[in-house]
Amino acid sequence: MRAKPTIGRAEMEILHFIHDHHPVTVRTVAEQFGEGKGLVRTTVLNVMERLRKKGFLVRKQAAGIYQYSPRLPKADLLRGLVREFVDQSLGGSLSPFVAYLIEEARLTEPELADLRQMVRD
Amino acid sequence: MRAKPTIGRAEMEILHFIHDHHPVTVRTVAEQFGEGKGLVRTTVLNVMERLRKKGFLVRKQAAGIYQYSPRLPKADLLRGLVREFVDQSLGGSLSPFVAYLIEEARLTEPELADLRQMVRD
DNA sequence: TACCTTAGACGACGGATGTCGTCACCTGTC
DNA sequence: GACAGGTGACGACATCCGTCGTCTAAGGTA
Repeated sequence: MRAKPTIGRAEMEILHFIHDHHPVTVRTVAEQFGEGKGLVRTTVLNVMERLRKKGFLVRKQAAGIYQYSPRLPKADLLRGLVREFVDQSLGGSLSPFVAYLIEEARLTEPELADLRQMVRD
Repeated sequence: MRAKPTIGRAEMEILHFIHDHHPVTVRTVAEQFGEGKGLVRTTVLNVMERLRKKGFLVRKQAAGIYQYSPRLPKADLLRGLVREFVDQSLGGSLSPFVAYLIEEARLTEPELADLRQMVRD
C-alpha cells in the first residue's frame, strides 16, 4: 500500500467532474462526461471505484443505486495537490510558480485582490 | 508515441539532481543520489536513459564515458511543469495556487519583490 | 413466469513506471 | 597481448493506469 495514493490523468478529470456535480451516479458521469470523451460505462465505473478505493470518493446507496461524492471539499483537495506538486516537482521552490504567474497567467480580479492583500503583509 | 512525454516520480527526482549537478556520469548520480535512496546503478542508468529518450537529457561521450546534461535550462523545464500542472490538475484555475501561497508558502524576499512588482500592473 | 434493462463486480490487456540482474564491451594496467 | 573492473545495452518482473468486455444480480413489465 502506497502511503500517498497518486491520481492519473483520467482519474483527475473524472474527479473534477464529480467535484462539480456531486452527488452523481455512475450513469450520470458516463453520460454527461464519458460519452464526450469516448469512454464506455464500465471504464467510468472502474475509474470511480479506483478513486473510491484511494479515498477520494465516498458513495452511499439510495434506492439500490450508488451515489458518489467527494470525500474532501474541493478547496482541500486542490490545496493538497498544489502542496504535493510543489514538493515533488518543484523541489519546494516557489520561484517557478511566481515566474509562471508573472509571465503567462491570466489572474482574475479576486485572485489579484488576494495577492495584493498578501504582499502587504 | 505520446505527444507530451510524462515524468514519473523517480524520474523527476533524478532529473532534478542532474539539473543541479550537470554534467554528470551515471556513476556519479548512482553514488551521490542513488545510494541514499537504496537504488542500484543499473536502476539509475535505466531511468536516465528513459529521460534521454523522452528528450529531457542529452549526453556526450568523453573518454569513453557518457556525460549527461539537461536539454533545457531549469527555468524552462519548471515553467513547463507548472503550466502542465495548472491545466491538468487545477483545470486552469489559479485560485488554489493563490490560496496555497497565502496560507502555507514561505516566499523568499526576491519572490515577494517580483509579486509586488506584478500586482502593480 | 419469461424477458429486457440497469447496475455492479471482476478479469483482461497494452503501455508506463520502478527496480533489478545478466551479459557483452571497452579500457587501463601489467 | 591478457586480464580485472568499470560502463552500457537489454531483458525481466511487479505495479499502476487507461480502457474495455463479460458475467451476475436486481428489478420492472408484458
